[in-house]
Amino acid sequence: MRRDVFQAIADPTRRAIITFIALQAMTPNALAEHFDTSRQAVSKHLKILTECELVEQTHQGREIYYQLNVNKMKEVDKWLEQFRKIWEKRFNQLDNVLANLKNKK
Amino acid sequence: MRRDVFQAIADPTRRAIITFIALQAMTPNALAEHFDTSRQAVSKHLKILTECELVEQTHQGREIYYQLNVNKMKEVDKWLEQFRKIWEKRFNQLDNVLANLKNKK
DNA sequence: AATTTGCGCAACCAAAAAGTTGCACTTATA
DNA sequence: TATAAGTGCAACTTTTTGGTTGCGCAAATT
Repeated sequence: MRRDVFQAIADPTRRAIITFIALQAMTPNALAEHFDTSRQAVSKHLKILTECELVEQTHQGREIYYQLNVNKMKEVDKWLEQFRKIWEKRFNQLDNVLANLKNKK
Repeated sequence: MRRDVFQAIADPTRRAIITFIALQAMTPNALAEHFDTSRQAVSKHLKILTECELVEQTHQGREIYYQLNVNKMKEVDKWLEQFRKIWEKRFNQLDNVLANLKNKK
């Protein structure tokens, strides 16, 4: 069973869950109210998110609050870095083109 | 069949393909040499990447060169934006803590 | 103490995804 | 013109995934 951040954020429901709990920690039940699926389905998503460490638990009595481990999200950001370099480079090249056009005017 | 960027980058082989062709356009055969899987498997990944517009084709005789559409990658970057705000905020808070410690010294 | 509530876990099912095989089509090459 | 090389596509198989159902357990509530 592969459990990495990229696989975790591939599912749209999980992305929505992540966005929810990024704002504030929530219990599975509270989360499930926002979705069409069952509590168990949400729980399963939370398990996957927990296993890849995108999400952490805080026990409070019989309730379990899930919150985002925002640091883990940086792994995606880090992977994007290589492409960010490319599009910034392209942007600068475009910039040069525009500057040349201006000079020729 | 869901075809979005997040689903596309979920597969490690596809991420590797993306990294390869980010540097230079390549044919399916050339790409397949770098992986353990068959030429057809790579072709299938390329099809998926093409369908979600992460990758574009350039025909050259009987060869087809695939190159990265780096702009599409910005969709992931855009989604990350909401979390980037959070971790920058946390970083600033840490900054304040450090500043306070310094003042009390 | 009995019942309800919040939760995780395991078994099962259907749908989707990843890979393989075989074939057809087009462009080079001998 | 016959053959080889580079590809895509469709059919089939296996694995993975997302969802449901049914359970058990611990913490609240009555």
